[in-house]
Amino acid sequence: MFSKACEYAIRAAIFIASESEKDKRASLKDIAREIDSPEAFTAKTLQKLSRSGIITSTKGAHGGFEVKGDLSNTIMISQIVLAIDGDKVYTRCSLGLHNCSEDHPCPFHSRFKPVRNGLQQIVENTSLKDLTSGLVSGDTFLKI
Amino acid sequence: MFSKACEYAIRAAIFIASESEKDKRASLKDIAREIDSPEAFTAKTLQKLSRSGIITSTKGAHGGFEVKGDLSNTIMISQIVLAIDGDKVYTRCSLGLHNCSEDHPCPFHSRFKPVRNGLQQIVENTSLKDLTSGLVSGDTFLKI
DNA sequence: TAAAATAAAGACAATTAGGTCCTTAATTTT
DNA sequence: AAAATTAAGGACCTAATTGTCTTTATTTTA
Ligand code: FES
Ligand code: FES
Repeated sequence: MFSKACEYAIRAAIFIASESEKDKRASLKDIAREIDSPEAFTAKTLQKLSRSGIITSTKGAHGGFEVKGDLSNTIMISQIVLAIDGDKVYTRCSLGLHNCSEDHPCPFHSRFKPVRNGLQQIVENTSLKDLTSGLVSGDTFLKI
Repeated sequence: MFSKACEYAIRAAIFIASESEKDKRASLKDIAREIDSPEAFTAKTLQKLSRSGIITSTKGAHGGFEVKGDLSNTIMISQIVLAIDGDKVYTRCSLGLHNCSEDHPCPFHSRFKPVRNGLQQIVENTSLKDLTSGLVSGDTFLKI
């Protein structure tokens, strides 16, 4: 579904946002520990999130990553997915035809499309904040 | 979503079933041409389908692959997916936690699960015959 | 019986995804 | 100013997936 990089990106963003609520920056080391991900690999995907303006990075002692201001209310999970995996999740043909279209559909198209649209709806309508609150309240988890 | 191997498997099965309706066996060469897939690689996945009892293979002149009797009515797409990709599509955690469960859910779980269940429903409730009819009537396509 | 046609099987190669390491740059603390 | 701390960047490595090739086994046709 999502690539490993994208899974790490979403989990990392949630952790970073939860720290930002406490006005703390999250260091790469902390992030990798809290989401149980490979540090160097996670660093790469965080750079992409940073370049996409989803998170902000600061070098030096007490530096790290943060989600600025109330951005986590307006950042949608779809933006993270788009930054890391692109839009192929919503556009690819389920059976691998070169492109998914109404006028040259594969046999699965009509059945598959609603499911894919459902996925698109949830990622587009769920904000980073929405996912962060469950973590803060202890109802959801980022590792194991 | 599905692996390449699984995409080829579903497309191949649909073509084979459509030929079987005309009481013709489909040769590997024909299959690869009609679904536009790499011949040798497709052969591997057809062997798996054969070992899973979804299709039947016959060697020698006028041999090839077929879907026996009215099996295409009872074979569900889920069986093909299961034979090639296993059950991870329906069981994996969307954010990569070791396992998806209600009592240790990731932040995306509650939103993601309905979508995943939707996918599971369609593959479990769609028979090979269901997908073959659209091809036969010319409404759906297996390549390009 | 010999030849042709077909799938099965296994070794191998190429590509992509996932992951690591090392050096550099920027910032803060001492 | 020097040292420590942090992210950025690039080269590299590893594993999994995808794809190819060659040989063997089985069946039918001539
Ligand atoms: S054409 Fe295959 S999913 Fe749309
Ligand atoms: S725990 Fe992540 S999808 Fe269920």
